[in-house]
Amino acid sequence: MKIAGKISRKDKALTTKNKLIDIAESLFTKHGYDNVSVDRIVETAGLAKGTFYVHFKSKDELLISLISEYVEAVDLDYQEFIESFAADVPVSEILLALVERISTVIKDYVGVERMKALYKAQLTAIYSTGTAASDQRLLYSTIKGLLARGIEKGEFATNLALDELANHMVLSMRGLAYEWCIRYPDFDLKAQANQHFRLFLTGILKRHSD
Amino acid sequence: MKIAGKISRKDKALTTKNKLIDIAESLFTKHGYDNVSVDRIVETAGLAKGTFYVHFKSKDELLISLISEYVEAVDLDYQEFIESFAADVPVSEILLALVERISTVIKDYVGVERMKALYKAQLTAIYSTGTAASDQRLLYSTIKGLLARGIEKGEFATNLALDELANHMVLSMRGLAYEWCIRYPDFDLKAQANQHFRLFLTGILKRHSD
DNA sequence: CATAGTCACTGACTATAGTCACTAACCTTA
DNA sequence: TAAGGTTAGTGACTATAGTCAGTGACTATG
Repeated sequence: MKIAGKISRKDKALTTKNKLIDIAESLFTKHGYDNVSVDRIVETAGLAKGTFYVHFKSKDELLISLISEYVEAVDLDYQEFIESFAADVPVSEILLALVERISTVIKDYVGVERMKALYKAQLTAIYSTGTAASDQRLLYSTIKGLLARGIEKGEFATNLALDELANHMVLSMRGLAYEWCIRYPDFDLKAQANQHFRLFLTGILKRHSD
Repeated sequence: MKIAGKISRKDKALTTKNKLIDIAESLFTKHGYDNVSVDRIVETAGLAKGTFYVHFKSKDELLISLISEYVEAVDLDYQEFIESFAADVPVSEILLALVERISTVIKDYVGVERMKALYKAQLTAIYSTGTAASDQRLLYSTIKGLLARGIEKGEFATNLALDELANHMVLSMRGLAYEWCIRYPDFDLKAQANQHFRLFLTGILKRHSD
């Protein structure tokens, strides 16, 4: 039973976990993920190494949770961003603007280092709902909503389910970001993403009306 | 100077390197990349650990060179595959068939384990022409040729340069493969790749002639 | 052919992620 | 409130990638 004025075991654990998260985040930001060892994190926190593994399954898992947290906040921003457009703006234009915004966030706010670390971590992690799904879920439904609007307005036509279509978009964005990571700095994410999604919109098959 | 009947230092080095490659390959195949340590490779080869690093910059580099070798062979097969189609087969159909073949190769011949390891290695490697570029070069020009044929035949229309267009295709394929890796086994690479490239062909914008 | 230099090879060493048996403080319940 | 259980926290340990100063056999050159 929790007693007022006395910190419970659970609260203490949470405090410890948050301490680790805060310290890790600042160290990662200052020195880069690969240059910060778990030893260093726990040393800075004044804790034993084992404590780290009480709270996180791995160093990668910590990173994923750090970034996921951030991504969640950013995804909310995307939602707002979309809603800020006037109703008469073509949905395809909004989609391209969204893609540009995502590119900017990845490029300028997350950065290569963290993106690389994230992708590596995702590849290492055992697939669970917490991995690929959760850090994209909000963006995913945002895009789904946008596509629905495009179809509703008679702007888009597709024989795929909205789920599937949104999936392809998210997958493409990730593919672009991955490419950016491995070709950095010789790959202009914003420009390439724009081109890529334009392709998605128009296709390359010659149109009968052309 | 090389003396007949006597192995030169260079030849000996090459023999050692090939020995390491052969042993590593068989161990990787038998136990998986992550379950084979460099220690084990050199122990099996009867060499010192340092020797490994004389010949390879890292364990990842060895894997990349192993897979690149394989990919080069497979890319030749893709080229032949494309040439095997009759001239009157629509290029879009050939493209989809190629995508299916690539999916099958990745899925059944390379396998998740190796793909994951490859992508991780690519993310770790410092970007050089040898990394992302070389292991896709043949496929890249194959696709480029295919697209050129499509345009020539009046089947495709695009305002992008062929280079760029081919790049987007390869990038998409990689994005799909990446997604497959992190969602394995809940992601049907072949089906998703087909859907994805159909999108590329047709786009989602409503056509005027519809 | 002697001498200096090169280079494949060595293995002990470092750095680092992750494990696990253990401790002690807290919590539940009889 | 005493006893037994639970769990945050510990730190020495393992496993493994990668390093580096050193060695000696081969090789080029005078």
